[in-house]
Formats: sequence, structure tokens, C-alpha cells
Amino acid sequence: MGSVPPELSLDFRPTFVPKTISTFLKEVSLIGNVPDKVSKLDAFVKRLEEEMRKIDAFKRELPLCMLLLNDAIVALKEESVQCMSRNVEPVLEEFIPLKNKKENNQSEEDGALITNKKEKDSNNNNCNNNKDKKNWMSSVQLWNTDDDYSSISHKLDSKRKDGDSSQGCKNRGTATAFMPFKMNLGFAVRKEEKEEIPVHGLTLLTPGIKNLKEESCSTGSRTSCSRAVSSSAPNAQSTFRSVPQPLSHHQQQQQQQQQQQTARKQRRCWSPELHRRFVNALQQLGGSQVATPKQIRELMQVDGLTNDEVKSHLQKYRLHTRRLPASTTSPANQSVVVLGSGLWMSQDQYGESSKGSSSQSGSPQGPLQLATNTGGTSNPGGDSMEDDEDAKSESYSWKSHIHKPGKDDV
DNA sequence: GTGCGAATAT
DNA sequence: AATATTCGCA
Repeated sequence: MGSVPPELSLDFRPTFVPKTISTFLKEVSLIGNVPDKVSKLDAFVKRLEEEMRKIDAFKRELPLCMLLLNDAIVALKEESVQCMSRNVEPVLEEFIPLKNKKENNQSEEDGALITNKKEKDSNNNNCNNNKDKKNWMSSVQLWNTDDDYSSISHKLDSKRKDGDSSQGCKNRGTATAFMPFKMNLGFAVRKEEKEEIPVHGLTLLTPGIKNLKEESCSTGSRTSCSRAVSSSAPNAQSTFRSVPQPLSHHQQQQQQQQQQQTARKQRRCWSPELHRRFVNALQQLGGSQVATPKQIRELMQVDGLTNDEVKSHLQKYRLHTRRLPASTTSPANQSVVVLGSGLWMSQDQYGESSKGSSSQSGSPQGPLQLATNTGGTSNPGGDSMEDDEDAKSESYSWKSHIHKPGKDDV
């Protein structure tokens, strides 16, 4: 029994228990023999790197772990290098930490140290190193580069107020949770499409993103968001400790663009059908002058339609229909059924408005499932009568229907 | 905090 | 031009 090697025994012996870095370093410092020191350091580093590999898949969830591990690795490697340089040869003036080990596991032990010098001399040679570095950095930057974050949040905060607007940073700040460092537009767009559907609350989105996004939505407007996109690659090369290194103007612009696109809501396309519902609602409510966005939206029963959208549309509607105060203003009555005529928009505009849901009479229509943002998401419900309409019809044009004052406006 | 309307931005 | 966002107010 006593002869059982530690590896085989089940109990956790001290040697098996992970040491803290400081403890470990202390121990190592007691070792007089340099090679031993180094090998011990290297061994530990190896373990750390293995660990890192293991959590690599979760780096997004565990950014800090990655960071800590990496820090530890870097520190230990530095220590190792120092040991060597102190006692052995002057060779290594600079040790480039990084995970080359990942790829050249063994070669590192044998050759890395030797080659370091070279690498240092010609930074261009260490493709592998750099590549790794970049990869790693890019993942890390997602969450924590303080610099990036602060600068971004700064932008967000200072947002509007023309003062800053000169930068053109729209940062509507709409939540953009964890955008993959290279967020691509496709992604952003999709996110927004989805964002639209949730009126009823549940729409599953990528958790992280969705949450923030919704939050910002529900509060009526922009919200700060943890934005973590950043230049990534370029800086990665030099150090982990976030190097300030300013972005080029071009890069900044790109970033801003990305932010914008990410943040800005997708345009709602007011298809004829949609508009028809809108007008219907208006009529039921007694006219555009008295109807309020919320009421309208409720009457419209359109999935995903927001108050803001209705409000905006109403504003436009009023613009086009205003003037006419005269006699018309007796709510309620004229209401229904005026659609074709007085309506500031002629019926044909809506396409054959009789299709499917057209209830000019003010009778409630089934919920319209509209995913009709300009992007043209297909409606989940599948049914959506007017979907086809939507599909082919673009937003109607206001101007083509010169408003006829009078009753249309009710 | 919400809803609204006007103003402004995109 | 059409829609989105912001802003100030009730």
C-alpha cells in the first residue's frame, strides 16, 4: 500500500493540489539549481496552458479565467526567462510570452527559449506567435480591455448633445451585448429583426444579447451597453496590457459605423396593409388628431409593432393630413368605413385592401404578424395574409396621395 | 415611469 | 421622403 505512487492513489496529496502562483514562486525561489527552477516553472506553465486549452471553448463565458490564466502564464514565463538569463546566458532580453506552446508544445521546451532571441530580433518571423497572440487577444478583448470599454462607454455617455455629435458617433448606445469582436453586420441585423418580434414578451434571442437589447427597448430608448468590440488584432501584437495605440481615423469610422448599424433599429416598412390597419385604427379612434399612438397600436393588432413606430407614422400622417380644422372635428362618428374615400390614402394604395384581413368596418382583425421591417423577415406565424402583400409592396408613398382635406382627417 | 408631440437625425 | 431617435412636457 505504501508503495502506491502518488499518481495512482486517490487521495489528494499536497503535491497534487494546485498551488497559488505566489506559493509556487516561493517554492521555486528556494531552489538553487537553475535548470531545476526553470523546468519547474516550465512544467507549471505547461499545466496552466493546458488548463487554458480546456477552457478555451468557454472563453466567452470565462473571459476572466482566460485573463488570469494568461497572466499567470506570462508571469511564470518571465520568471523562467529571468532565471535563465540571470544564471545562464545573456541571450534573452525579451521573452515573448504568449501561447506558442499551444502549438509547439514540445518545441517550446526545447527550442523556444533558444529561438526567442531570434523572434525578438525579427518580430516578423514569429508568425505563429503572433497568430496565437492575436487569437487570444481577440477573444479577450471581447470583454475586458479596459481601454476599449471606457472609451466606448465614454462615447455612449457623451452621445447626443451635438457637442460630440461632430464625431458622428451615433452610438445610440443601444445595447449590444457581447458582439463578437468581429461583429458582422449580418449578425447585427438579425439581432434587430428579432428584437422586433417581442412585443409580447417572449421571443427568444441569444440570451446575452437579447437581454440588453430588450432592456434598452423597453426603457424607451437607448441604453448604455457593454460594447466590447475593438480593433483587436493590431494591438494584440505588443502586449496584453492593453496598449492604448490609437485607432486610425479610418478604423474609428469603421467602428462607429458598426456601432451605428448595430444599434440603430431597423426601419419598419409600412406596407400598404400595415398602413391600412393604421388608418382603420385611426378611424375607430376618431381621427388622427385624437388617436394616440398607443391606442392605435392596440387596435392595429400587429405583432411586433411598437408605439414608437406608430407614433412616428402618426406624426407623418398628421403632417400629410393636417390643416382642415373646420367642421370635421367630431370624433367617434365618422369613424369607420371611410377608408376608400376620405382617407388620405386611396385604397388602391393598400393593394387590394380586401385581401385577408381588411376590415374596413372597424371590426377587429386578427393579429397581424408582421415581421415587416425593411429587412423583410418572414413572419413566424406563417399565416400572415398580407405577407405577400408586404413582400411585394414596399412602403407606400405618402406623396402620391395628396391629402384631401376634409373628413379624411376626421 | 409612461405616453405624447415636436424636433431632429439618419 | 420615410422612418428612427431624442427631447421636453404633462
